[in-house]
Amino acid sequence: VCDTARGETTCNNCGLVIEEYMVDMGPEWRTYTAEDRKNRSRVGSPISYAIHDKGLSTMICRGNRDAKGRKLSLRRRIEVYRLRKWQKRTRIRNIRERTLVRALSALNRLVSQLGIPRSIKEEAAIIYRRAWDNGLSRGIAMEILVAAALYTACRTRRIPRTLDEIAEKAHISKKQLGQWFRRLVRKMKISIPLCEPMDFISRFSTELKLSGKVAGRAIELLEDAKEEGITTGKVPTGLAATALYIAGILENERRTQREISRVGQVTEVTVRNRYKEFVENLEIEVMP
DNA sequence: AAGACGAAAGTGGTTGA
DNA sequence: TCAACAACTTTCGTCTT
Repeated sequence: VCDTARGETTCNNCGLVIEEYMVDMGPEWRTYTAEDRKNRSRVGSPISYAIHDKGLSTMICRGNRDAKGRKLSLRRRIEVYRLRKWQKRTRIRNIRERTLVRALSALNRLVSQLGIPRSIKEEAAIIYRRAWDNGLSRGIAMEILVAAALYTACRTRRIPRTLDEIAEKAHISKKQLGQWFRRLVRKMKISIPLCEPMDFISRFSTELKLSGKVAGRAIELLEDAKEEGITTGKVPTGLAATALYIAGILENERRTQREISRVGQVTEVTVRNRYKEFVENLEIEVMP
C-alpha cells in the first residue's frame, strides 16, 4: 500500500518488513520448542550493545609507579600521562557513540513499527543529535528523547502521528512524550506548523481503503467546516475521520462509525457529535 | 445481529483569577 | 495554586436496518 500524496512513498507492507530486517541486526532470543518459537518476540537491542566493552575498558592507575612499585623515569612518566589522557578521551567517545548507536536503533524500531517514511527518520535523527549536543539528554531516558524527536520530525514535515501512537510503540507515557516534545521545540527553537485535520486525510483514507474521490470530498468538507468556524478546539483526528465518514456516505463508500472511530482514534460518540455539527452547519443532505 | 443514536457521568488538560 | 470549563471518553439503554 503506497501513499504518494505528499511525494513520500510509504510502503506499509514490504517497506515495513524490509526496513526491519535491514536495520535491526540484533539476535532474537534463542528458542528451543515450537511453542517458544511461536511466542518469541523481538526483544530490543542485542545485549552485546549493553555489555559491549564490559571488562575491556582499562583504567590506568594514578601514581607513577610500575608493577613492581619502582618509580618511573621521567620519560616513562610522560608516556604514561599521554596514555592516560587518550584512554579517557576514547572512553568518553565510546560512551557517546554507544548511546547514539542504541538511540538510532531504537529510532529504527519505532519508525518501522509506525510505517514512517525514511526522510522523516533522518530528520528525527538530526533532531536527536542536536538535542544531545544542546545537553538536553541529561537525566532523561534515551527512549523518551528518541520518541520526542520522532514526533517533532513528524510534526514539522506535516505527516503527523498522534502522541498516543508514538507513546504506545515507544512504551512511554503520552504525558512524558508531550512534555519533551514541547521542551525540544522551546529549547531548540523549532517552529511547528499547526496541526491541520487535512494532514490526516491521506493516511486515514488509505487505512479505510477509501478512494481518492472520497478523500478529496473530505478535504472540501473540512475547508467548509473551517470557514463555518466549527473546527476550533476540536481534536484534528476526530475532524478528519468524521469528514471521511460523511464523504464516504456521499460517495457511496460508507464505513461504519466503528471503523471510522478506530482509525481516527476517537470514540463513536465523538464521530457522531462532529457528524451532527457538520450536517447542521454545512447544508449537507445525507438522506438517501 | 449489527449498527446508529444520545443521555449521563467521568476524565485529563487548559485557562484565568 | 485552584476552580471553572470545554472537549472527549465510557457506559448503557433504545431505536433502526
